Amino acid sequence: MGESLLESTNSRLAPVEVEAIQLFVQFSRALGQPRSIAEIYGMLFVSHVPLSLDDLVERLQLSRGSASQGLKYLRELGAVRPVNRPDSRRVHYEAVAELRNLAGTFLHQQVERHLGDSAARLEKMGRHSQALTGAARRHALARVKLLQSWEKNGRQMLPYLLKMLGRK
Amino acid sequence: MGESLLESTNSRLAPVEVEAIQLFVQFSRALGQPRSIAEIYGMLFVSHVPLSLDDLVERLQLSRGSASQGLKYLRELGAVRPVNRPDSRRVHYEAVAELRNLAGTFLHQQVERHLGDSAARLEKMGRHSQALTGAARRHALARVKLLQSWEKNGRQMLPYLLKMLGRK
DNA sequence: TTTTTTGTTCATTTTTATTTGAATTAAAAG
DNA sequence: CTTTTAATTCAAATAAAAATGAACAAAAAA
Repeated sequence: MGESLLESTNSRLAPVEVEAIQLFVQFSRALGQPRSIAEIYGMLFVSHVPLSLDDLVERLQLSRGSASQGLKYLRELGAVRPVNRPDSRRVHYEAVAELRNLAGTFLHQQVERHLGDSAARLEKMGRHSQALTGAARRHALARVKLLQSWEKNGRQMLPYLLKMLGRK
Repeated sequence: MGESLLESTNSRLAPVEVEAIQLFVQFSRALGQPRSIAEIYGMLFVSHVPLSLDDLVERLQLSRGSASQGLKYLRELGAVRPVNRPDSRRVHYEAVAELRNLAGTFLHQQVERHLGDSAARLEKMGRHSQALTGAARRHALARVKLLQSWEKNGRQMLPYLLKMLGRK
């Protein structure tokens, strides 16, 4: 088992770096994202110079597989940007620090992935409710209506929220 | 391995119920909450009559342990409310359907849990940055400043967001 | 009181998510 | 063309999260 980032004596990483990485790891837990991805972003965020995959592997002590997958994810999210350096064959990366794009893309991605077909499901629910009778039916129909209004509110609020996140 | 809620023939649950539960399960995944908790809330949400722990255990085919823990969580969140019925010793529950309180409490809880001490961490980061020199130092200090502005924006936005969602 | 019913806790098991690293592909250098 | 270096993929290993259920507690009924 490898040395933890938490250890107080870590010759690979400066104290600021450890703190910054920790901060992003903590934040990633709130968003339910894997630790390694947060570590990679945190490392690139504090580094004053772009880093290659191998740099990350060495400094964060993670596998090439993790580093590769993590960078792929962050690249697709737009949280990280490849930098070509004429002096090296390796692709180097730097963190994109514009909160607006980052948060917006992330939110959009999450919502699409998890809530894409909720409208269809609600419609289906409505049809099934018709099969019931009496109080159960009345209640089910009222619930579907309520959910539909929640869904509508959510969809209305989302662009507004995204805009709010975009304020510098 | 137990029968899944997804199965088309399910004599325990009506089709509307299956759909509603699925909707909440899907939603819970977006929020990173356990499936069983979403199932319980979904079940109570569609039910036109309050249900006891044992009702939930039977209809959702989950263990008493899960049901108990799930109800505890939902009770503390304020998503579910105990109903005393004079005809039964068992506590029955009904879903609280006010999105405002629910979302607000949830958000507040998550933020406190995950981001509580970020300010302290940033201060520490600032101190560590002083130990660096040259470009690394300048970059680290700029990053700390940026993070502090993110944190400030976040904290400023939170009460506003909570207010939008209806919590104090 | 003792018994029965209801509900909770928590160590263990099960399930799910993440990480690893060997095999593979890609592409530049020789 | 062959060798070397860089990067990715994916099946297997590992770690983390959630569910289970037996043991326990609390409180009403007998």
